[in-house]
Amino acid sequence: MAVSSYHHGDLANAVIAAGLRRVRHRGLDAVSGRELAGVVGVAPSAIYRHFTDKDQLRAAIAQAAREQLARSMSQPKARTVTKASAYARFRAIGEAYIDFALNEPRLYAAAFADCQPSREDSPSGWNILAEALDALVATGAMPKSRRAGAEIVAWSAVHGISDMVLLPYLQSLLKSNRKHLTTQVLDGVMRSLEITR
Amino acid sequence: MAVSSYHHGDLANAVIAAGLRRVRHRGLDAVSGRELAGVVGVAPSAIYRHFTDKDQLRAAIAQAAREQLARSMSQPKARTVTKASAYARFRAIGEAYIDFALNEPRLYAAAFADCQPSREDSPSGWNILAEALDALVATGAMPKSRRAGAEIVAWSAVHGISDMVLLPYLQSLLKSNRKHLTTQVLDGVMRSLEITR
DNA sequence: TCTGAATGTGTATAGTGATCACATTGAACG
DNA sequence: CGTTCAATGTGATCACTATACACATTCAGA
Repeated sequence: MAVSSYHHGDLANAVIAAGLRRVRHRGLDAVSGRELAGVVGVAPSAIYRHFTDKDQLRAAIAQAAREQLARSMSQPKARTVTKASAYARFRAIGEAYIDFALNEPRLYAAAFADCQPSREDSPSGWNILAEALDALVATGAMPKSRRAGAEIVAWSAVHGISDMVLLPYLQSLLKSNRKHLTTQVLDGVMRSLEITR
Repeated sequence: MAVSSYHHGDLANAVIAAGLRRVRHRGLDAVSGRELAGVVGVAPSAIYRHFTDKDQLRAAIAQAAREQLARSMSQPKARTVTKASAYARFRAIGEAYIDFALNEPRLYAAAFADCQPSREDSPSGWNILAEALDALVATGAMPKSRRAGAEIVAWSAVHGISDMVLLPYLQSLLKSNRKHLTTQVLDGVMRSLEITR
């Protein structure tokens, strides 16, 4: 930490961190550059040295949220990959995704908010899913013929149910409890991709 | 139309209509009460006679967007319901949903935006889907055992892929074209619910 | 006709994103 | 060690927004 307080030292990251905190309990739309500047202890205009736009600031916060989601999804790989372990891992990833959405609804919403992702935005969550699918094929838990585009089928279903549980209108359509919804959708994915235990 | 221009006569609906126009090519976040008031030809504060909040205004616009989506989804029922016609209708509903999302992306996004739906918000789209599923069971295109909660499985998948195609980050993950994605997801739903042609 | 409720106006306040001239700093280079 | 320059932060300012409130206008019913 520098002695002088004039130059912050790591303003961009500090702003993103403050932004994430704000997002967690007020949502992405509630972040204001001015407020974040205040929290971090800097003049409002200072933020524009690190982000050209408010949209770019939002995008940076969204990316940080996506990284948290990806961390939640990263499941420990079994040392010896069996059919059963591949199945369990795949299912656990789906559950982790939905759990994240339920436990951190505003963070989840922010992760996929409508703003341009920066170039160096790695698809880590996607890769985790892809690996799990590969393992399913390798162990014979899923027919190779279903492998192509399986990420999309799986992600769509899991993202869809997460949105339904979180967005007020869609939520109003649901009757059963969340646990039951989760298993129902995940079971559906299994049949859809012909994944067997 | 009244002779006097002081009282508008149907301000609430006029504002919603103007709002929908604005949403269509700038998105829900771009609607400002002041601007809508200007378009409709009324003082900014007049809007607060009809909507307590900006959030309630947003909710009203969202509901209107949902009604448009439901209209798009409403498919003509065949006069004699056969297994084939029930299948075709179900599939057409799914395609209509995705098509709406693609053709009116901002309207679609607004439809499910994060704002409290008003009480008298009818689940028309949901009902259309439910009827189609009933027809599938009635004609033997779908096993009765899969009927419970089938709306959720179908809606999740279709909503999920729509979001993936529209939201910038998720979009960046996709490789194949939209037509292919649509059929892939819809085929997945068919397997998932054991619907046969 | 009178009266009150509904609706629209004008003005004011506070918070927002954005820009710009200017101040302060640290680091590279002589 | 001293100079210089690019990076970074400040303060003032502009245009715009949501919202509130006192007031004006209108319409509908008694």
